[in-house]
Amino acid sequence: MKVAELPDIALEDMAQTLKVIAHPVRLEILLHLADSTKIDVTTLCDKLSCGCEASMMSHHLTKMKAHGILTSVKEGKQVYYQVARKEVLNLFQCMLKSNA
Amino acid sequence: MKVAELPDIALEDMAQTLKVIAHPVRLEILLHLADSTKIDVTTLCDKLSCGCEASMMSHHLTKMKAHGILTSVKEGKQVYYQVARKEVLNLFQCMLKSNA
DNA sequence: TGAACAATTTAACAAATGTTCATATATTTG
DNA sequence: CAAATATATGAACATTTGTTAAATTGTTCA
Repeated sequence: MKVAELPDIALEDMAQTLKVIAHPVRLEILLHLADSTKIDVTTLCDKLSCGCEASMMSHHLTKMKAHGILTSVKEGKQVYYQVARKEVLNLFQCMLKSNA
Repeated sequence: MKVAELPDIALEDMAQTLKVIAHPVRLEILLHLADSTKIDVTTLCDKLSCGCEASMMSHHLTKMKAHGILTSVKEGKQVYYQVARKEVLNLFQCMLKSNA
């Protein structure tokens, strides 16, 4: 499929989405959320290798939620996050050099 | 393919690349370069709908070149740019909602 | 109930990065 | 060599990042 034949792409929107995702911690968050249905802030801090404080983690999660990439559900004391726009997970495959 | 089973991904590098691409003008540049083999700065300014001055266009191209996404060849007065890392063009397909 | 604790969010700020407009540096051609 | 064209660079301005501290929301249990 030629790129020029793609349906009209809203470049502004796409750039905005990519911008939000283009951060190593946020990519790692997405990788974790890809395979687990939902996960809370503290657990994420523990599991990720980035050594992120809860406050920073919350920042990242809030940002992605604000752009519709994640959703959250509050259950008791914790807030669980999950991926709302599954298509962004394709990024991990398609950025591989082997897919050139 | 489960995301967790992907080969080790250098998240820093991936974030860096995405960051460079995450700009509406740079996305439009890539779209144009996707189907034309090479193109020079001035022609790009004319063809793109972003109304970009040559000076800014040069900035964007330089940045993408600095990150290995583009390469350039000088021929006479013009500098022609083309896509070096073809895999980034996959972004346009995989960001479509229909691929969720 | 309400004091103590736990999970998450918000606020405030300095440092680093990105964006853009104006200007400068080639390069070609008459 | 000078004028015209093509591209690159500089510097002000705006945004993003990460830190620390404080606020909010919910739970537990004496």
